[in-house]
Amino acid sequence: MEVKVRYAPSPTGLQHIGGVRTALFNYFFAKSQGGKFILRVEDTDQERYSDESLQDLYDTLEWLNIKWDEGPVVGGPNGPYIQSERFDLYQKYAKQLVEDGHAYYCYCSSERLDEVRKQQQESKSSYQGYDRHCRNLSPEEIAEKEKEGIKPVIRLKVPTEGKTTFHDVLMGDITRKNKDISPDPILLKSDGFPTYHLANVIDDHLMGITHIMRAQEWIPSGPLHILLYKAFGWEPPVYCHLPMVMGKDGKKLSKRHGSTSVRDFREKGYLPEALMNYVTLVGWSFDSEREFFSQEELEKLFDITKISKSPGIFDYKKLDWFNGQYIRMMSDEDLGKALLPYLQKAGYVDGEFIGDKKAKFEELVVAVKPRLKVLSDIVGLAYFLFTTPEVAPAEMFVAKKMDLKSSYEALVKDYEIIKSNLDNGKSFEDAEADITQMAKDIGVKVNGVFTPLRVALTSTTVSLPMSDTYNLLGKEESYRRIEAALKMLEKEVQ
RNA sequence: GGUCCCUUCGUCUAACGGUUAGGACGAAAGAUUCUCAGUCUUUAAAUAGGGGUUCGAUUCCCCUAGGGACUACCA
Repeated sequence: MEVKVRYAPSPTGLQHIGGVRTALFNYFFAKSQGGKFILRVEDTDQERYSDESLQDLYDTLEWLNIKWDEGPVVGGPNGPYIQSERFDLYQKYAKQLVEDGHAYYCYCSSERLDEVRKQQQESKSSYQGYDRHCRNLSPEEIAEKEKEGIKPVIRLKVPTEGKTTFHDVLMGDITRKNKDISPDPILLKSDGFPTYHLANVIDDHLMGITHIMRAQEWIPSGPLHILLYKAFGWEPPVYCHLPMVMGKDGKKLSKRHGSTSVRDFREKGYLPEALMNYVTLVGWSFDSEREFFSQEELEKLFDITKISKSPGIFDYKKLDWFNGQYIRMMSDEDLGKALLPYLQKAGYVDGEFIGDKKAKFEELVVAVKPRLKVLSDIVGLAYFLFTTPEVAPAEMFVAKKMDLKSSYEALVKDYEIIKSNLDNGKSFEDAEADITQMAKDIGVKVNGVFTPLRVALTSTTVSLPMSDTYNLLGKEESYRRIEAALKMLEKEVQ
């Protein structure tokens, strides 16, 4: 039988790392089995739905290069794939459940429900949940409620005796006493939309889903879904509950841990390949050695039995490392293309680099490549080049074991050496060698004579190597900055 | 509170009864070096605790402890 899995997010927010991890596992499992990956939009929550979220879902999957075999936009034999477009279907099945005696109409107001809940909490009752008030309403009572114009919900009649078991590929059998299952959960809301429980069971069945891979937070409602399959007389699919993705404190990953939306990561300059590779490794591993995988490899190698059971903490630092590795694997040309939008956004450039500027940009890319963790790091690294920073405060020119006076004198000598080398047709690299020698001659650490130069040229204490900096800036601008620094320091020294 | 799930270095994980418990990130140290990176080398770092089963337990079973999830007309 062909494997068919689905990713079924609800468009109520930006795509989250945890959600995307679920999508990836489903996708890789389907591909590795020669099966199909279906996308289904669960937009049954009218309150929280947003168009932006739906668009973000599409953008995210496109960015990650995850294509669905059936779903919105592409269509398929079991459509529509957007639940709000399947509205009538849920009505039909919910009513059938009522007719068959597996479900019932409930007319309780949300005020009454709130009150019941409040009392249960205050009395610390061991029983939590709906009190099944409407479970055994007489036809007369129902008729009366209908006359009052109350829009009912439909609730599932959960058995109060016995127990329900479902099998999970990773966890084994999970059993729950029926009395512990959520008491008569709502299947169809009063606005006529289904809840997750109803919609997912109907759609998974109708769409021929063979394996459900979803986060472990769904485990408690597993038995409930089995009850639903039984009520419909359908065969449940295979379950595989995925370990959750947590933040550093061991709690469900959320915004207070840092970025959680894929869009955030994308904007900061994480590469889709790196994010995909790392995210796949949270809760899954191939063997004891290998951890770099391309998408194509994962599509072949992914093995559902190697998914771990315990939750994994999302390690931002390891993601950074992966991203740096992937950046270093890029060609200079591709990296340049990827970097350009960040320079544009920073207002450093408008349009493309052409002619001389293109050559300079290529130099910049090469210099910056080993230093980038995320693409947006280019902004800080190239600041000195695309803006004219103010001359730095005097203290910044002073390296360890140096003082203001000796730093000033060092810069004077630096400048003399640079000028004399360049005037004699030598390169800046030659000048660097002479500066190094000069430091030795005067018995100062090499760092002590380069720091004033660095700060003069970049106004920062951390920068690209001096030869790159000089070459990028050009002779004229470099001289101008050195002279400006000298002028300022001269005053300070007096 | 109730129910269910989980438990190997700080983190992600490997070892499907027999290993000096392996790798990676991070950390620390060193080398390279004009700063920062990068690269290379090295070091520290774990089987939650207690009982069993077994010739032998990280691995199987039980208990305890800790953590997490769920407990909505949200998914």
